Amino acid sequence: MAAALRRLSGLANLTQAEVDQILALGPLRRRWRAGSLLQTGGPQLVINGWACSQRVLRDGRRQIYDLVVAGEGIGWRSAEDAASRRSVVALTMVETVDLAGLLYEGQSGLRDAVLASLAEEDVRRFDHIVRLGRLTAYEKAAHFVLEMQHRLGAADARTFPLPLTQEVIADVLGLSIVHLNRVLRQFRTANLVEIRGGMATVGDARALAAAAILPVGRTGRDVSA
Amino acid sequence: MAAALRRLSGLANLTQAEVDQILALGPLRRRWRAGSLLQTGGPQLVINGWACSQRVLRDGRRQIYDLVVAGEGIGWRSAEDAASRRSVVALTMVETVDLAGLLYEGQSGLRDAVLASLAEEDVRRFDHIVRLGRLTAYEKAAHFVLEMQHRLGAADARTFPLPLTQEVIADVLGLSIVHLNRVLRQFRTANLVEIRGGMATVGDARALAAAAILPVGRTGRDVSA
DNA sequence: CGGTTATTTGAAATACGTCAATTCAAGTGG
DNA sequence: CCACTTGAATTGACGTATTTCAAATAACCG
Repeated sequence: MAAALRRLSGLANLTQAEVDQILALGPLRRRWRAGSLLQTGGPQLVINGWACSQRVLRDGRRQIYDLVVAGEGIGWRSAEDAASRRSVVALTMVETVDLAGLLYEGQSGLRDAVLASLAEEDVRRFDHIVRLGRLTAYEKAAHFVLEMQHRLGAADARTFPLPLTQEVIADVLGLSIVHLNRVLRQFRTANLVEIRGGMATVGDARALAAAAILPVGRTGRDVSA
Repeated sequence: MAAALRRLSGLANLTQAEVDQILALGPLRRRWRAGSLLQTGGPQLVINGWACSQRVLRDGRRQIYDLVVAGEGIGWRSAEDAASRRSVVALTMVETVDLAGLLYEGQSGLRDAVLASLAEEDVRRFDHIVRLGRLTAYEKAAHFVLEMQHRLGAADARTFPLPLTQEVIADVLGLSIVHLNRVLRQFRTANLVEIRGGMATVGDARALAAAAILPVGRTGRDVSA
């Protein structure tokens, strides 16, 4: 729950009352096992765990559209989900709470925060496209690590949680597991970053950012590529 | 103008009055030369020509996010444009009309049609992601041709306009020009489709669809990959 | 501990990119 | 109508990134 609150606070200013409101939702949570399909009959807030939105092709190839972390919403755009054949799958145990009531409520910092996270998601998708289309495997992996670090509010932290299998990361980046594994070994050898035991530990942050090519922590002010 | 009207009519039902309204916009058009950056100080409707939204990296690599054809809108989401470092560039001579007034007007079939095209764009972006991440060059090219055919309302036509250089198509698909050229030669040899002189001519439509892997003409009803 | 799943490594195949040159198509000016 | 230019399409030869296949650890979990 702490992670969810941190993510939400980074997206909009929440009053103490709103924080209490979220905490009060605790008893209503729904739990999903790792691997299960998150059937959202309406807008939900993830308060715990990791998930991903994805599409699977008939022959088994999978492309992950985006990850979902605590403090982010799912099920807010069911029409688009259906049209894009997008489904949301739990990667770890996941807890959500139903925010259907919030959708039409007059004023709500909580809703604003979730909507802000959805807007961030839209923007991130463009980075994702460039990453898939024009970056090398090495650049893709570096950019991904920085994107997650930034997203988790760990921009300055040397270490942050990243409880993802290499298979998941490979399916985000459009790479084979084996090749991703080799790239990560390069990172380890060069002391850029090490991912182990569900944790990422950044070594040479500057070199990592250089490898990522695309800027990650955007302020909306910078113009360069 | 005819192309724009056809595209719009495919997106929403337009009354005769609304068609007249669009035609009346004729005198207000702005013209852009091929290659120029479309500086949209507000929502515009493309009524003629082809453009693309793209991002260029410092080292010159380019990824095209999407094409823009007559009857589609640009400049409707300037915040997202800026955040994603997205710019719109004319690929041919382009004509647009300003629709700023329409944005806040009470009821307008024209605005509904443009908003529908923006929603289609959002959905298409997910196909784009899967295409970039998980399809082979051969599959990418086949899917792209079918997507354009569908989008131009030429689903049943053996031939339709596609005035794009191979460089542009390569930058859509995240391929090198040379490799795309070889794939297109394969298509020509196998009689799947031929692109020449700004026109695409489909030979074996069934084989082309099979090569594309991803379904294109979506009804919202089918579930399969 | 035992069984399962994830990671790691090697060797080989292949898809795709780069470099460089040639051909082709479409003006443009004489 | 014909050089001449320019940009696009095409092709060959070659290099490299990435995938595939297969097997060997290593980490996790009940």
